[in-house]
Amino acid sequence: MLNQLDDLDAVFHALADPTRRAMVERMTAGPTSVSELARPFQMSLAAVLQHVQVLEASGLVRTRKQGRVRICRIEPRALRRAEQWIQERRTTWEQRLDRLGEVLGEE
Amino acid sequence: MLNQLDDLDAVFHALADPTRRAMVERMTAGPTSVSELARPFQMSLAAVLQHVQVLEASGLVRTRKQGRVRICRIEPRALRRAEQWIQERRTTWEQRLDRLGEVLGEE
DNA sequence: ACATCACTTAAGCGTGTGCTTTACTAAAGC
DNA sequence: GCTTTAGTAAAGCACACGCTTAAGTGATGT
Repeated sequence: MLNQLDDLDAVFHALADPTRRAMVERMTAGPTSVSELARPFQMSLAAVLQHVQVLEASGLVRTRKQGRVRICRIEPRALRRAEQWIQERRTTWEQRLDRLGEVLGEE
Repeated sequence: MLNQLDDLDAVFHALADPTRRAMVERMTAGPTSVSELARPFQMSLAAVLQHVQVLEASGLVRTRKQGRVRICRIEPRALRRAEQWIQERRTTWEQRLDRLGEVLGEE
């Protein structure tokens, strides 16, 4: 099991690239082969594979080989961890603002 | 006003660094000066400032100068946009799995 | 058997990132 | 007025990133 905190580096880094986000988006429609992922882009298949490897290393995506095709699918738990990190910080901040508003309202 | 879609690049990139996430975390406790943000780290103040600039360029943080002190605070809307992008992809995938489960259950 | 398809690996290349040090500016304190 | 404080700007440096091309490998189709 990977370290959940350090892993956020890799997850957010993977999501910081528009090509990789588009790939994740494509995978939400269902498991996808590498060449299917490559279809919308101009870049070489080798480059696409490198993006897939970044996604897989981050835990956002899992792949398995079926014959000569590699099937890629989303791993929602990694998405959830990133989502939760953001959500916790945002809500902490917003609750702080609410308390501040109450204090100011009392005066 | 910045482009909200392209901006996700900058937001996720900003969050991909553990130093910057720690800074965001510190700011959830309230507005924070640059030198206060720097306190937990070994690195130079110049390096800390560069991190603050990355956060500000992403829209995650807003700063203003009060005298010789720069006060940094979280901008929750940028956090929310990143959170929503992840959430939408995750739930789309999970709903797809649910529908798949129903189809399999019918057989 | 042979060709084709779907990756895969390795090397290389230009650019970006995360620091550093040095030198500077301007507000605050005495 | 002089010093300290808090930040800022600029240059440089090692390494990581996002690509490319070229040369494989192994499964599939005929």
